[in-house]
Amino acid sequence: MGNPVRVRFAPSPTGYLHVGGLRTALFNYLFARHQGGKFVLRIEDTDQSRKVEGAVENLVETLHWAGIHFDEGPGTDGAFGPYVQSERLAVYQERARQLVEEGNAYFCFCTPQRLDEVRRRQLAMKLSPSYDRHCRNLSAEEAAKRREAGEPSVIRMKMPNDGEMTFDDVIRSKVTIAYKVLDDQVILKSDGFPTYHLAVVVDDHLMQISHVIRGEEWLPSTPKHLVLYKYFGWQPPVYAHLPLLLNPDKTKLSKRQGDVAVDEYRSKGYLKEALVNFVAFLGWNPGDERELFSLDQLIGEFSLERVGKSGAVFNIEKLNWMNAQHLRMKDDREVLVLLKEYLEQHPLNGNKEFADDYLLGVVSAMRERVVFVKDFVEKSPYFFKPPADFDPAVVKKRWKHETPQLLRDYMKALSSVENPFKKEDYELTLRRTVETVKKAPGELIHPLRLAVSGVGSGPGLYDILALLGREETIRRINVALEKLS
RNA sequence: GCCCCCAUCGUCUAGAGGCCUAGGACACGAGCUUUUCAAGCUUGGAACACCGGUUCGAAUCCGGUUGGGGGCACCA
Repeated sequence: MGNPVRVRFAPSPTGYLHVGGLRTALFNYLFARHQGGKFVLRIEDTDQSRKVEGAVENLVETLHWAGIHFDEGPGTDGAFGPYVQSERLAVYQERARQLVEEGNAYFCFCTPQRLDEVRRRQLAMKLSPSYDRHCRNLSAEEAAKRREAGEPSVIRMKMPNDGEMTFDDVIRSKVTIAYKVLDDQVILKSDGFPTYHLAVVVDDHLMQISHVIRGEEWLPSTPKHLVLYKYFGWQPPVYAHLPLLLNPDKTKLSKRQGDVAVDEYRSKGYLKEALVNFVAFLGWNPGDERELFSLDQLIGEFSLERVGKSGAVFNIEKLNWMNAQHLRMKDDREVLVLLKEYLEQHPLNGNKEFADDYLLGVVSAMRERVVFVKDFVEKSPYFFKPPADFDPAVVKKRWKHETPQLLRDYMKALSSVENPFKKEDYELTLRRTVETVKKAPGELIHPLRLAVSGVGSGPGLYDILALLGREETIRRINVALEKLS
C-alpha cells in the first residue's frame, strides 16, 4: 500500500453549489470512502473580486444536505488547516519567493495595459496569446530596485523553453503537451494573493492530497502544476480529470439552459437520494445493469477505473424518473414525514391539519402516481380540500341524464348501511345500487369519481371514498349535484 | 488562431478482437391488465461519425478526416 488516500473538493465560493460541483465533490467523496481515505473541503477564495457573502456556509450546507460530509475543512479542523486559502497567504508568498530565489520564477512589472496590447498584437497576427516574457531576464538588482521604488509587480513562473511533458491521468491515460505552448503563468498577483496554479500545488502538497479528482477544464493547465511540483521537488498527486457535464446542446453545463444550482433542484422537490444517484451516473456506472443506488451502495461500488471519458448531458427526464423510483423505495412512514414537511411549508387554504393516518392513506393511494412529494397535493388536491370545480371534459363524457338519480340512489344506500367505513363497503353498496336499476357499474363509478374529486383520474375510487369517509363523500356528491345538474 | 480532450440509439450508457444480426435505462409508439389515471408486464422503432490500415476476424487496435467540447487572464 502506498500513501494514505486523501482527496479534496476545492470550490471557489462564488455563491451556490453547481451540479457539476456536486458531481466532482461526490466522486471525490465516493473515492475517499471506498478507499477508506479522507475527504477534505478546501475553499479557493484567492480572487477577492469574486467573493460572495455567505457562499461558504451555503456550500457546506448543501454538501451536507446531499449527504457528503468532509473529514477536514472550514469548521472541521484537521492537522492541515486552515482550509480557506485567503487565510494562508503567507504560505504562498513564501513559496513564491523561494521560486524566485531559486531562479524558477521572476518579478514582472508589466502593466495590464501593456499586457493587453501584447495580446491584441498577437491576436492580430493570428498568434496564440501568451506573455512575451518581457521581464523574464531582468536582473535581481533591477527587480529589487523597482520594487523598492514602489512599482507594482507580480511573480511569474518560468516555463521551460522547449521540450514537452507527458503525464498520466487515471481516466485519460497519457497526455502530452509541449512546453512552448505554455505561458509564464502569474503565480502571485500584485495584491499578494496567489493565483490558482500556485495555491493548488502548494495546498495539495501541504495537505498531503494523494489524488486530484477534478473537472476536465483543468487538463490543459496540469503541466503548469507539474512543473511547479518539479521546481519544489515534491511528488505530484495522481490525477483524474472528470468529463464535463453538458447542456442539452452539448456545451459546458451552464445556467441560461436550465437549472444549475443544487439548491434549485432541492427546492423543486428533488430528493437528495435521486440527485446523488443521478449525478453519480453521469460519467460513471457499475458495469452491469443496475442503476438505482443509495449513497452507501455507491461508496461500495465506486472506482475511478469505471469513469468514462466523454462529456454527459444532464438529462432531466431521467432524473425525474429516478426521483419517482427513490420516492417509491421509501416506506409510507418516511414519505409521511416528507409530506408533512411539505404541508408545513406550503399550507393549504384554511391551514387544515390532517391526521397521520389520513395522510398515510393518501400516501399509499398515490405513491405509484407521484414523482415528487409535492405531487401528493398537486396531483390529488381533492384529498386536501373539496373540488372547487369539475373538469369540463370529464363532465361532458361522464355526466349523463341518469347520473343524478344514480348518485342519489347511492347516497341513500350509503346512509342505510350500518357501517360503511371500509373500502369494501363502498364497493358493495355501489354494485348493489347499480344492480337494482340494471346499470353498468361504470355508469356510477365515473360520475361518482368526478363528483368527489372534480377530475376523471386518480387512485381507485373506493380508496378515495374510504379515505374521505361517508360524511364527506355525501357532502361532495350533494355539492356536485347542485353544481352540475 | 494555437493546444488538449472526446466520439455506440434523441439522452445516460454496456461493450476491454470472435460471446454483437450491438445489451440495458430514460423518453416515445403499440398491446395486455384495469372503473379512470398511474404502476406493472409484453412489445416496437432507434446507434457503433467517416475513410484507410492491422488481423482469419474490428464497435473494440493504429493512422487520418470530420464533428463536438474544453483551455489559452493579476478567474477559478
